[in-house]
Amino acid sequence: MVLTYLMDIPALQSDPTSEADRTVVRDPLPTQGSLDFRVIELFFFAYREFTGDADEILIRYGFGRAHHRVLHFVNRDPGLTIAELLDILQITKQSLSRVLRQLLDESFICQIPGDEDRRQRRLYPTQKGRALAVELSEAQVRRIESALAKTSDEDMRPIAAFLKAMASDRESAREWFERKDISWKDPE
Amino acid sequence: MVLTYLMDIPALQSDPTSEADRTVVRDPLPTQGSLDFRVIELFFFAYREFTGDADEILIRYGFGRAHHRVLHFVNRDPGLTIAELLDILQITKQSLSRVLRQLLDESFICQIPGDEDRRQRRLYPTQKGRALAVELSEAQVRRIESALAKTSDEDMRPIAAFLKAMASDRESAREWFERKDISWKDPE
DNA sequence: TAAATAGGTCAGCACCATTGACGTAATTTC
DNA sequence: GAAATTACGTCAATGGTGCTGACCTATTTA
Repeated sequence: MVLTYLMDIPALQSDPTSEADRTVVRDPLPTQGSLDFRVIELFFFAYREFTGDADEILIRYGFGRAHHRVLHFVNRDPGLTIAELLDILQITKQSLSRVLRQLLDESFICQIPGDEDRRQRRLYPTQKGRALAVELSEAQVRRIESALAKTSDEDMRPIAAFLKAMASDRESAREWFERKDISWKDPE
Repeated sequence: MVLTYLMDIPALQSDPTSEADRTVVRDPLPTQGSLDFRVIELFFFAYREFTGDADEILIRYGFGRAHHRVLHFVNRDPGLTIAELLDILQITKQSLSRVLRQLLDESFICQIPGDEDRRQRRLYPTQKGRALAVELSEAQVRRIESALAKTSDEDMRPIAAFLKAMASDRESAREWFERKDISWKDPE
């Protein structure tokens, strides 16, 4: 009669899922039922193609998406500090370090101590880093321009407004949009 | 005089980057120069928030994005085969296996042999799997509806057209949109 | 009966992210 | 001027997601 005290402890069962929960569901979630899946799925497939363009190029350099993101923002905002970059990317410094190390070692990026605060290691692209950033962006812009080929300036407004509304929960994103004037307020 | 034959082989240098390539670049890539970065960056920040909503929920279940994607498409198209799922997700069966194994072991999904072809293991959600899929989609739909709150039916057209054009390079995506009627052709 | 197909699995590897702990140099604060 | 804070670097361990390659079973098809 040893160990009978273990018998009724649910945590020791391998799978606590009830019979009801295991019931097979055969009907699909409809495209437009109580939930509308259209934008969810369009967004998923669209973003996959969007990143795929750059991914193909990155492979040739032995890099991944993380390298791309760092290279992108360093080129868009040369002289930014590590802290600013971490804030934009929303990752930890340990995550950044490996990726940044490679970009530094291979001379796509360089570090220059801050003038006022010499603890800072401000990040700048090299010519080589600039060239790669441009190559990557060209690929993405090609897809975007192709997708927007038949879009009027008028129709561009709701598209930008939608993306901006999706993105603007986070202060760091709002601040970036403001500082870099990401808007369609007055095209000409 | 041993090993002098190694001296002029570029591949043996630790860093073949030229001095010119190493030159520091201090000017930022402008938002709207020869390349327009606005959509690129809006898309990046928007997608990060979009996936973040689901990520928070998934952590509570010990799952990641890969689990979400499998669960999503199994719920949207119950009875699909492994091959069909791989085609939609564009991954290898080895990548799928770990993730699918967990969803099966924890009874979020179940497999039923095909009626005509008994080699197939068609995938169906359980009640439990359906509940989680709905929970995840509700979070994403909340953000989307909030972002589209002030958008007219009229303005929805260009948004959908843009996303669809971005996504439709791949046959598997086009086929999905068609079969699941992902469109805004006639709202009412 | 032999070949092709649907799927499963094992092993090993790469990439990208995490937390936690510890170190160094520069700046601020008291 | 000493102490605390800040900016950044790094080491170690872990988890999730993808890959290739190889090999396996069961079933269907030729």
